[in-house]
Amino acid sequence: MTVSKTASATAAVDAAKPSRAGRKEPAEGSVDEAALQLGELSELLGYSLKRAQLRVFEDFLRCVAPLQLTPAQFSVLLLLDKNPGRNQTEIANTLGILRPNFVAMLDGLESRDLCTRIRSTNDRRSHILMLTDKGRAVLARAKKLVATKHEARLNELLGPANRAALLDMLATIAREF
Amino acid sequence: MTVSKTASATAAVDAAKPSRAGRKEPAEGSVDEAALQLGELSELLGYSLKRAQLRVFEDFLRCVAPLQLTPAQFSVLLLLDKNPGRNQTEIANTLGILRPNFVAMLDGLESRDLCTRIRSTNDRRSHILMLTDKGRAVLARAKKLVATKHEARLNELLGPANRAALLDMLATIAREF
DNA sequence: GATATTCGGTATGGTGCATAACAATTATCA
DNA sequence: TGATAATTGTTATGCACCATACCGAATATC
Repeated sequence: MTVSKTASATAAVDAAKPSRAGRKEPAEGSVDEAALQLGELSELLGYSLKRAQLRVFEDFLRCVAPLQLTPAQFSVLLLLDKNPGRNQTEIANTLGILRPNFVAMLDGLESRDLCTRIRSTNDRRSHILMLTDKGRAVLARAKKLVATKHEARLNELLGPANRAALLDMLATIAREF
Repeated sequence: MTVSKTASATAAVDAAKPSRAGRKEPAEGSVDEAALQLGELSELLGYSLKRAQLRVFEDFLRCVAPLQLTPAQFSVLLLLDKNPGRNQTEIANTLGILRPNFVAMLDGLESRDLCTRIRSTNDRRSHILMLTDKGRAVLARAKKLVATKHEARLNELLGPANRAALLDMLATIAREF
């Protein structure tokens, strides 16, 4: 598997987005003006990791804006579709969401008629979660938007092979670090 | 540049940490028990990106716990060291921190005597930021901890070449996406 | 059948992030 | 010069996310 250089590995990382949008063109006389030195910050993996994550989420929100879905909501719908008949605890645990915080989230999805809570007959404590027809329809449209607008842009930026390698390494970190 | 496989690129991602810690060994009879199907979630870059970021920050906090520094605080100290004589707006902008939110953060660092605000004589509106001696000492110790414990672990997990490729791609996303 | 555990839920607090507004100071320019 | 606009640090405020403790109902354990 080969990874082509997407940028000089030691290139000075650009300034933040606010600074990026608001800074003036570097005047000829200014030496230490404009961009600051990031120094060791550009070698700190967590720094670029967080910056990249913010950008990706930002783009996700924009791409799927017509459907008004956050990344977290999208992940819930995906999980419900692939794992029908599960209860709140199982879904929340899989996504790393604490059960108390999952309640309001489900309230939101259910009030929009995207999913339903059904009292289990086996265990009347638990709520079985199901996608509604509308939920399935919205999920289908969301998947299409994500694939054609969001992920497609990432593919374009990195190239398919790099994108796969990146995903693989991130999954490795999430799993084994 | 070559990237060795750190894991099967299409391997089903493991369950979340809570589920991971709390789930029982898969009983022989249970078919649809235990791990849920992540489905398209494992192909969603933003999902692994966020998961990996949480893990990395978690490890950072643990590694640098003796010094009681968050990733954000560490990044501020690094920037102040490499860019002496800058004011709050410049530092905050570079790090993507909004000026109002930077105030409390600086209050914390200043109350611990890690940095100082100095009224600029050129522009008496602005505060020049400087590391104190203690700030420089803490930063030096933090750098050492991060390098020998935190980043070293990542190097061990991914390998130096993969780690560099990962950093490069993340910086590319943060810069150009 | 008594006790412990699990499930969904409520309440609550901490933290990060975003916007509006303000006094002091400086820049702009008629 | 003097009126107006812009900038700097700051406060206040609200929202979203995250974490913990706790509760009643239901189930599991023994």
